Amino acid sequence: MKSPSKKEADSVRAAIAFDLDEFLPYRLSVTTNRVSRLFAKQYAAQFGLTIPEWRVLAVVGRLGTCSPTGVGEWSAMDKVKVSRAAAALVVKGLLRQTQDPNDGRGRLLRMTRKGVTVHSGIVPLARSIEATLAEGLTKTEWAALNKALVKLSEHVLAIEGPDPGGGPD
Amino acid sequence: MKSPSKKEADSVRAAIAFDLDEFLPYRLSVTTNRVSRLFAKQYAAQFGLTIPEWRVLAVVGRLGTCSPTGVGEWSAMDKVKVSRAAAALVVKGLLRQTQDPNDGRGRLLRMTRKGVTVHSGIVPLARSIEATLAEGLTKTEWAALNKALVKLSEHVLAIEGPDPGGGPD
DNA sequence: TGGGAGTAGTTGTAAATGAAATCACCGTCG
DNA sequence: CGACGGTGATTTCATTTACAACTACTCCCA
Repeated sequence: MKSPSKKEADSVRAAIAFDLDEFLPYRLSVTTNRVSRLFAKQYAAQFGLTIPEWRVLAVVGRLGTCSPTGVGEWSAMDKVKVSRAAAALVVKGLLRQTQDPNDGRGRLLRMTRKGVTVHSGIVPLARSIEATLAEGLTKTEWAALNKALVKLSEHVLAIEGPDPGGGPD
Repeated sequence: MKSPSKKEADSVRAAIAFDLDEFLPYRLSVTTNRVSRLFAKQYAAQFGLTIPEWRVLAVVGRLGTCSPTGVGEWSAMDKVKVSRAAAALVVKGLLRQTQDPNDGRGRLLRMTRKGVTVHSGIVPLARSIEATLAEGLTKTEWAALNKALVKLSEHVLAIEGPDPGGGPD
């Protein structure tokens, strides 16, 4: 994140000098994009999954059986994205979707045996990439980053009102 | 970022218990999305600008005159996004695009008077939203967050190789 | 001097996204 | 009962985005 160019630096205006580089939302965005790309590449290469798909699988793996809405709440994805990712996972044979016997509108998502296999294969991959990331920071920095992200995220939520859930991947 | 639902928690499997909630890339993504949404909403409401547009304007405002490529380097956007955002800003009358006299392929971007006005109006807005964000964290946490993001971002870059530049807005 | 390799920027196209509309169903109040 | 507001999930559609050609030009070396 250094000054990218040779002779451009000297045309800088002292004026209202706004430096994108020191602007938190920008930096957050750049970092997230890089990290997401790293994971997306690995998930796609090794398991043929997109990030939304992996997230849905992770939640269902975590909860055992749950509704698309439940997945959305746990994964901070909007229901459209959950619906599509779940459909894709069903096509891939990793998830089974059934009627909720207690509510005719509801669906229930469960992993198939194949889903369990893939899930238990991808969890170590996720952890291992995360570990690689963690190597770039000290333990203290890592912990601080996590804590700050949670606080910030909740603060924004408080300012803005509940979020629609979506977002890029 | 708490357990969202009542009776789902008890169906948790001890098994491979992977908790998305404690997974850094996920948290990074959620936080970034919330923050981006907050800014996008304000920029759109008050100035009719998208985030890529605002970024291009910020860089040109910072550098005075520069090439689309230069903007891309400073703003971490790919050239397509820069090209389109610049075109939109030209249409809106905030930027003027000319031929680079020294290179027939190159273009030069400069702000119009109107561009300067908008830029100097939007910078305080950006800073003020950032200040609102900062209220959610202590000064120390804020600084740690910034530092960790830069380190992490550069670490990923080192692992992955140079990035294509794009990303969500 | 002319041709191939490379760079700047734009455009075309296919996929991903999100908002709003839609469908199917629940629960309740009249 | 049976109509009405509300909720779960999917679908549709306009927009955004990324990837890949493409155009136009420069640079370098035979």
